[in-house]
Amino acid sequence: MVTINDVAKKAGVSKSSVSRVLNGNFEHMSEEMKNKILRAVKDLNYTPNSVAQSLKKKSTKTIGIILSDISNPFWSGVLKGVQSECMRNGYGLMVSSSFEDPSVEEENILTLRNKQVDGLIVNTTGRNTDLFNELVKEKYPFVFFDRFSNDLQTDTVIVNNILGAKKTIQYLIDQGHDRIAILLYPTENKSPRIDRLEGYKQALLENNFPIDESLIKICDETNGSGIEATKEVLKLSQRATAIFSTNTLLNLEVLMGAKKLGFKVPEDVSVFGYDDYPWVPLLDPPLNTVAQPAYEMGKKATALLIKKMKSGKVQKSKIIQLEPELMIRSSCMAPKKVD
Amino acid sequence: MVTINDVAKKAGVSKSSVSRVLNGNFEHMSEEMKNKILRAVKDLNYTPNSVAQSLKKKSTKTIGIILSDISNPFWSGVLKGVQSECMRNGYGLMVSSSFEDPSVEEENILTLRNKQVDGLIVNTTGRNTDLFNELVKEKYPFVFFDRFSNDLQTDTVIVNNILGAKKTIQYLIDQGHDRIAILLYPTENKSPRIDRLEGYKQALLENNFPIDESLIKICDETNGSGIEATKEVLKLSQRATAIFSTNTLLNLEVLMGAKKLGFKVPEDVSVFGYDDYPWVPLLDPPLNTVAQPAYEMGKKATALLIKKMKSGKVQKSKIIQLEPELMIRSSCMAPKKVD
DNA sequence: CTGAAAGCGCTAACAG
DNA sequence: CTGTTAGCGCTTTCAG
Repeated sequence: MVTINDVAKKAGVSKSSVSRVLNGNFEHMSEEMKNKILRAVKDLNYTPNSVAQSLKKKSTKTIGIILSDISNPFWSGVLKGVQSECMRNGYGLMVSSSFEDPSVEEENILTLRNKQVDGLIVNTTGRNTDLFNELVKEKYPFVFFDRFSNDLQTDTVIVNNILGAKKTIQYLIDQGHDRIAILLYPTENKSPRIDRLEGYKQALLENNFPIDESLIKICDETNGSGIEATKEVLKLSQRATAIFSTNTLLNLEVLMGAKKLGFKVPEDVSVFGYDDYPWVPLLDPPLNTVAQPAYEMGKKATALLIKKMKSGKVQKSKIIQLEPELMIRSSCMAPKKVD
Repeated sequence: MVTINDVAKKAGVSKSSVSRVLNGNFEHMSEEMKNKILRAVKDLNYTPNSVAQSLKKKSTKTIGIILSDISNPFWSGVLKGVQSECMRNGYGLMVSSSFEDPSVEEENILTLRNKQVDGLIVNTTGRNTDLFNELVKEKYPFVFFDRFSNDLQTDTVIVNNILGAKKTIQYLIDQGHDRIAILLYPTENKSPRIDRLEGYKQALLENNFPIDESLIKICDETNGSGIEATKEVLKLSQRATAIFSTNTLLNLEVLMGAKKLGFKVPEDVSVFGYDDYPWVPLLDPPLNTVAQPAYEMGKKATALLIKKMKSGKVQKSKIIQLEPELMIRSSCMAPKKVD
């Protein structure tokens, strides 16, 4: 490995001078010296060791991101946003995944902080409030995204989940549905799940519809739970005429469940899903979903974090809320007169 | 920030001793001292600064991965494999994306090497042979994956693309097809594309079928190009009765193209796609695809790299080839007697 | 304008 | 068994 000393020796100058030109502090340096150094740098193909720089400067120029589950394709889009914003600002990116396990999340945070990453973007499990509080106390910069913490007021970028749910339920009601089921994974401390349920309820209430617990299905996070739940709401004596699925995987299972029962979508039951992808229009039937601006969320979260890191001082925490969008295709229609 | 000095002071010992217990070299240390130190560590909530460790040890315990396009959901599965293998071995992970641009790839490599990551996993654009050769010269550990380089013999983990295509075409031929089109993105230097085309040709040849260039469609990487190509092969005087799509996005566009022309799949035209996902069975129609073991590929590549980094010395380069699997659903059937 | 020297936080000989 | 010392590669006063 070639070091700054090698360059200094080759150019016949001190390493301070080399450091100077590398850092752009050569306003008052003789042209000759500058050129000597630049040539040596090029000849030796030298490039400064960032680890040493980091130790000295107390900044690694890298940020960390902690995902709840890296294998969820939803992150592909947001990672692109994060990545491009990082590159634009000269930051590196470390990624890790908690797999929804709070203790793994804790481990991730500790490791990342040890590695001295300058800041964190986290899609939290919602269970490490104490740790996060400690981070704010020691002024370690981080932002939440996709999920926010009710227990902890801090910078966050999310999409408005209450609104997403509310708009879809309203859409369904406007179509004439009054038995609308909702499927979700256990809410636990996860704000999107809580909020989507909340939006569902708000829409119902505002239309003076009763809230029927038998239409609210919490599915455990195992394969097939959504299929079962679908069958259940479809077998009710007053069965659901529309199903609102709040998760990509659940979307698929609702479709499967309906099919297994011999229900046609949308003729026999309407379904409205969550999250949009290029393949959604090609499903059978083309599915209505609420689309989230994934790329933008990644980009905004990164920008917010970088801004926070730069400004040093603690500012009033900022919550950026993005808008979801209803993608209307052909998986919903007015209910047929109930049998 | 609390440093090893603080701990030493608090425990009333030298920092070497602190370092020793932290690194597990306390076999010959008095119990008392050890406990004193451990207590101080705990009291101060001390955790060693990995940047300083890295500088000293010349190892960052992190690896870098360079993806061709991070927004491709195919990586979700492989990243999970990479991630879990990293965690299991105490490695951190830096990810970046070249967006298929060789000069960005170069930049990524340089940045990552500067940051002293211990090794690289790269899904190469195939255009930086000189740089990679330099890396092997300086014994910088890296492995290719998903795509291999013909110009450069080195450790690689791929799935057998020739086989994937060959099996697909054979399947189609066995069904009675003899006008089989293939759609691909520009092969350039990218081995999977080259190999899938190769497999296509081999299967045809082995069955004594002619290779008809008008059935081989190179689509540029813009939205809709697959739709056009589909229309073209379907409008030929001797039209295709089956279409083999070699890419996730292309799969979708083939389906769209066929639909636009009023062709039913599989009644009017069979289609066989590439890459499998949970949503593929729910497409209209449920699509046959060749599935790649994404998770396993990520895991194997990481394991191979770690092994390589550990063993220090250069070993004979190893190519791990995984097997693709044909997922048979209902997008293919025997061709109707041609009109 | 340039160089010498100190030091970031840690590890690892080397003494004792 | 434990402490002293010398760096890892770089930046940044501080002199000159």
